[in-house]
Amino acid sequence: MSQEESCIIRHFSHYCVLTDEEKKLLSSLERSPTKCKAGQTLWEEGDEANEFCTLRSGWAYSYRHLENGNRQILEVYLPGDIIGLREFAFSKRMDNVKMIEDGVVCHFPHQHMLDLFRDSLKLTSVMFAISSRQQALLTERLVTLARRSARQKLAHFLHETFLRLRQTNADDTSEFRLPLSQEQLADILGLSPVHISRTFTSLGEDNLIHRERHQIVIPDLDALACEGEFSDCYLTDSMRPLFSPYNQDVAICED
Amino acid sequence: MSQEESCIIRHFSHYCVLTDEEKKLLSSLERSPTKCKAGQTLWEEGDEANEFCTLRSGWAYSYRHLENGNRQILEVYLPGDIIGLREFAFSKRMDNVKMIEDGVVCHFPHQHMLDLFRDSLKLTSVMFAISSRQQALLTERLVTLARRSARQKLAHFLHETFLRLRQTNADDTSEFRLPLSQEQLADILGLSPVHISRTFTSLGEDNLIHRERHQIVIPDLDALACEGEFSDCYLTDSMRPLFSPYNQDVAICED
DNA sequence: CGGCCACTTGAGCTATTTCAATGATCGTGG
DNA sequence: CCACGATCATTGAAATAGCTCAAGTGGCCG
Repeated sequence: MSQEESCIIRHFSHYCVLTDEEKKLLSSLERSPTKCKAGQTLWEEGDEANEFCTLRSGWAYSYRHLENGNRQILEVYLPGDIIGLREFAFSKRMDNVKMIEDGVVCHFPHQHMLDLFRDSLKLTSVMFAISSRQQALLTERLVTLARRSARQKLAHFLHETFLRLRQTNADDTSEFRLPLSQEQLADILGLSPVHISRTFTSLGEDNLIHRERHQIVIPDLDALACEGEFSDCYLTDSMRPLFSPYNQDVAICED
Repeated sequence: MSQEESCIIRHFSHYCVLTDEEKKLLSSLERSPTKCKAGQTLWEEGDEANEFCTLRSGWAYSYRHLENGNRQILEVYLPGDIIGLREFAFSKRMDNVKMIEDGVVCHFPHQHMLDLFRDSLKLTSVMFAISSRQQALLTERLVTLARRSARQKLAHFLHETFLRLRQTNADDTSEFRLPLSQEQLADILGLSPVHISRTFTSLGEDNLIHRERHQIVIPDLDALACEGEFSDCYLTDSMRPLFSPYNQDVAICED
């Protein structure tokens, strides 16, 4: 399997330099790629939880239904992400996962994770790091949901998504495609769809973002960061060598 | 070290039966207990992150400052909890942690976690499970913050806290001490302090909770669950054996 | 006893929601 | 290629949950 093809290896490479051995271990997580259609459900609340998915292409999201008919989107998954990490410790799925657009996912059973734990201290740590990072994303959004205005929420989310995309895609434009409907954005940010619309025009009037269908242009990234009180430390800045000198054999590069 | 004394062992025992060997490994995480005063800061945003803490007694919380002067509390830690798991993968602290009341914490360096990974597949998995559970708590609160009314937020939080306390304390009353000011509750639930007050009286009028200073009585747990749309699956229900048959040597009991 | 702090209560204000109607865009099938 | 229906986005007007400000109450500690 070429490195080009494997999102998961690219994802892990963000955290450390991988040996061929490790790449081989990892690529076993990406067997059996499956095509998924937009809107397709990967699993639902209450389903048996016994595997993870890696998202090779397309976007996906996890969400929860509330009794009043509302819906809350918990996480937006981009290519390279691992889906279902949260439920490693649980027997049942705690939320629903759906594809946003057509894409490809690879399933791997929880058992493989244990093999990983057994076979590679380094990959164990990276897995833990990835889980931590997902948690950091959640935490950041929690703060946003609790305490920020609609403008800030939207600005923050767009900024974050832009950076996440750039981290794996490495193209250097200020433009990206956002395949989310305003209803979906509303369900991410805890707002009503109509208010998303109003907020978009409001941000547009202040030249903070431009939007043409699902194409987003960010004229001034810093200005947007300021509006959304965005600080990227939870995305970038912060990864670090997990191993002390006496563990050189498994040292993680800093790059 | 007697088992009575070690919150962390009691905490881990929730997930599996531990051998003496494992208990010994774990108790190395609880060396050097330190007394902390109410209001004391354990660490601040930006500090070097190179250790975890286990909370042996007292409550603590992590929080974030916003630019507008607001504050958002992210997690409330109860005795037995591990503090700082999120930053395992990061070099800097991403939030502040403070004691709510007098208590005792034990520090252990990140390096010890790696030792744990190396020495025990079982404890590695349990650690992962604990991290997952913390994430589940965050997720649940995220939903609550995004989509529920003030009454639901408060009802949900009280219910959750009650259950968490009962899980480690195992006393079977419907009463508990809540050492949080209304300002702190406001910062947890993304509300204003005055509205916390109003919401308390509102819930009281409907006989959903009674409150005398910091003492909370829940007359009807089911009614409260209903009000807060609370489902305990993310707290209890759901832990499960992590290991397949061919890993019997490290099998986790179901109990 | 006095002062301080946390809580309560009231009144007006604001951001966001809801409801409803209109307009744009997309995919589909003729 | 066009017409149609369906979905998605916009706009306006009225309703509301929760906020802010401000004043009052009560308990607790020195």
